[in-house]
Amino acid sequence: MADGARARRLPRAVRERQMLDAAVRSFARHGYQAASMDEIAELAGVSKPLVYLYLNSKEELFTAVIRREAQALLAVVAEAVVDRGAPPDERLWAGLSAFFAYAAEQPDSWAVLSRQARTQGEPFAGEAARMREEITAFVAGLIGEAAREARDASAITERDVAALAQALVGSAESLASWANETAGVTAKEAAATLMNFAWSGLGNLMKNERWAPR
Amino acid sequence: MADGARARRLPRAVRERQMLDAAVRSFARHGYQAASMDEIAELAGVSKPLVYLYLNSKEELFTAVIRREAQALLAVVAEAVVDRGAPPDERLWAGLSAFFAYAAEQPDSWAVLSRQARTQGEPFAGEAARMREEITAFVAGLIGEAAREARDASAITERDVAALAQALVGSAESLASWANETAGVTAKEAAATLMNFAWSGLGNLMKNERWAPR
Amino acid sequence: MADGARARRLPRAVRERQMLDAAVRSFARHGYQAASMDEIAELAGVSKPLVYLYLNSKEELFTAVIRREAQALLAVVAEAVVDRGAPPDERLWAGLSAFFAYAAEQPDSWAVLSRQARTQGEPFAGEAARMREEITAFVAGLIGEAAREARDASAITERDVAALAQALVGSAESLASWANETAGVTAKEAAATLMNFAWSGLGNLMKNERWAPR
Amino acid sequence: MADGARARRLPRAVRERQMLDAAVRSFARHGYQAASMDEIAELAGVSKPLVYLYLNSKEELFTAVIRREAQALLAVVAEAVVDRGAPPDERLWAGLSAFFAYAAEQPDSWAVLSRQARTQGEPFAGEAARMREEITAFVAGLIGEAAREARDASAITERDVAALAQALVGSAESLASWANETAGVTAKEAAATLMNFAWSGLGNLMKNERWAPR
DNA sequence: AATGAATGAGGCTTCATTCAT
DNA sequence: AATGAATGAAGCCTCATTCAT
Repeated sequence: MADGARARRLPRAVRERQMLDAAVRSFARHGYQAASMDEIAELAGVSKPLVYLYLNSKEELFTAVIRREAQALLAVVAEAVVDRGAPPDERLWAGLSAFFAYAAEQPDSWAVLSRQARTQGEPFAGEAARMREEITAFVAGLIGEAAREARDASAITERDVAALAQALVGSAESLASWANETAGVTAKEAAATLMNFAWSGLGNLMKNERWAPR
Repeated sequence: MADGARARRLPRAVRERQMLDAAVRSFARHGYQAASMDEIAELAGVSKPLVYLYLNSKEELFTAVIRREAQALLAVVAEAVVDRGAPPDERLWAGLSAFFAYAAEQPDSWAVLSRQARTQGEPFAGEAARMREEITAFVAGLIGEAAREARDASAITERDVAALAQALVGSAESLASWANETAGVTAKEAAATLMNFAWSGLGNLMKNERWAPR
Repeated sequence: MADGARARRLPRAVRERQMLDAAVRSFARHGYQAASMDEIAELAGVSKPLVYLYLNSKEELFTAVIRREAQALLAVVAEAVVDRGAPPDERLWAGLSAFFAYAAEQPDSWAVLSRQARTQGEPFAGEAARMREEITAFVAGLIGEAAREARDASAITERDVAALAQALVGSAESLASWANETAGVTAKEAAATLMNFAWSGLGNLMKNERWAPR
Repeated sequence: MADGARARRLPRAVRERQMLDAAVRSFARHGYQAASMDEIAELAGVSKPLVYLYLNSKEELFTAVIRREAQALLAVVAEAVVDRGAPPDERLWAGLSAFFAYAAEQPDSWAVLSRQARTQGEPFAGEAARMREEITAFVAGLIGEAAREARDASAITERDVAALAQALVGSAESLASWANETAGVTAKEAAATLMNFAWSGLGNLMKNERWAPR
């Protein structure tokens, strides 16, 4: 239906890709439980039994979706971060830009990873958590690297780094969704906001200028 | 079952509270779709028709839950922020502390608001978004107030403020979940991390020391 | 449909009986796999969800059917055998008569027990086997009792008794189905055939007059 | 899968035999309904369309299986019975021995004939009944022959003979399954038990020594 | 002679919801 | 104020069967 004249007799790999694409859309829009295999099959332009023949069950289909999308996002971010032998702040900037660009260009993929996968309990949450941890580890690595270069590195503990990485990833996620919903906010702009907000604050921290109540 | 001998003929207000409490637990644990009216009725210690008599439908029940929990969270944060005539950073600190404390003490409530409500599409996401906007507005207000006191306030635009508030709220949410999952992290500690991370970065920004690529 | 005006709002016990009755018919006619919950519900005059509410699943429904029918058959046979303080041959005669009468009057019940339950693998076959063993044990007891009264009891081993009981039960089953399919064969007649065939042969055996090849 | 390297381009007769062999196993293990054409094709080492090309449908496949296995069993028994010009009891003994040996050596075949075919309703039950009638007719013939040789043949009616044959076949079936399930029971032993049980009882009958109640 | 690709139809099961008391 | 009895609608999944090569 989706394509008008349904192409028949395609190789398995092509059909699987179509099914995963359809599943991403459907899961993003309705969530795991509310998405129906019927709709996914129709979006993919195939019959339901074929979806089961190739992907086995709703659960395996969702898992396959999460894995594929998580790989795609990780690949994009990793390439941006790794490519340069630049200083940590430049690399973080590159990674954030790539991340915001991905979230903007693949909103369904981002919605599945950020919203749906994490709220469906095991085994899905675990799958998504694994990806988030990889990203958080990247970020923590960059923060740690910067900290070691600072003049008073001893002021920052490992837990500080972990907490900061959590905060930075969380604000990135929040900004990504906000940017997707707010007209005219570009990936570069979101990345710049975050660098201003986070990295320069980080600088203060390294100079041991901590905020304290009273 | 929940209370052994089921109390009969309670006033409506009491019964409604029992039902909403049960619903919060059930929705937090299973999500909106997977939670069943059967389980909620049993947890509440009443029959299903009574749930329908008072709350009308699963959708209205979920909406009622979101409203009640959102009100509770807002009330806690608002009281902490408003009570003082203190400077903005102190008030933000107080608000963050109250927020982290709430998330830690009412994990089911926080799970429903942060995870379930936002992923179920309309009308629930809207309900949750409204609450989030109120909190973001609080934060934006505090940031704006601080900015106006800074010597070079003109450097910060309204959109800057909005984006910063989004980032701050996002990192708070991320830290709250992280704190709930990580042993030994207290609300005060999470709030301190966030103040260090965010507020001092904000300070730099106000001095117009922006980070820029290259 | 089955009853014209569907009686509404009956007590659970009554509904359960109706459902089990319908299930006996359906399983007897089509077998476990081919019987459909749809048909059973319709035969019982209720909706499918009610069948599931009370009997939980097709598997549990079939198990409940086997148990109920096995109990009924056992009760009929046990009463016939136990009631008398008569000699073993009279008691066997009474048991066989009762058995053939049951098989003739409740052909669906007998079909489920003899044909369907035993061919569906575990756990059903086990349930049916348990009942068959109880009956076989009855029979073996009577044969053993008769043997002990015979003048040369030592000629008969335990394995002889077990094998003879198997043979007797098997011929009873075969005769029961044959009698059900052949017009004009009464329960008494089938029982008499079997007594002639089996018990008098047994007598020879006890006199140690064994048949041997050559 | 079954043979490692799948042999290609075999003559039709060979392929059909492979398929029927696979079907016997599958039907014996799972029953007609639960057996799947997928499994049968895989067991046979061919693709599903080939099974359909040769055997047309699941129903025809099952019918072909029943026919082939019934022929095999009948052939074995017939040969044993016919080969000798011996007295009826010797010939019955030979037939029973052959039957028990077949049931022991081809348990899947025996399971299909005795358990599955008879429980699947028409047209399968009819097919199996036809084979059973042929065997019963053999037995009835032998009994009749013996009766005519007895000194008081007039005491035995045709219906007596038919009933006795039913009983004998039934006990043979029961003993066959029992022997298959009970360690250490040989075909000869089962046949001997049955001859002792049945034939000598038959002898009494022919002397008109009938058992009667009271 | 043989198969990878594909589907119509139907079965089991669950759930939100209502009726009658 | 409260509930036992009951169902319409829909979802996941499987299977026998066929098409095109």
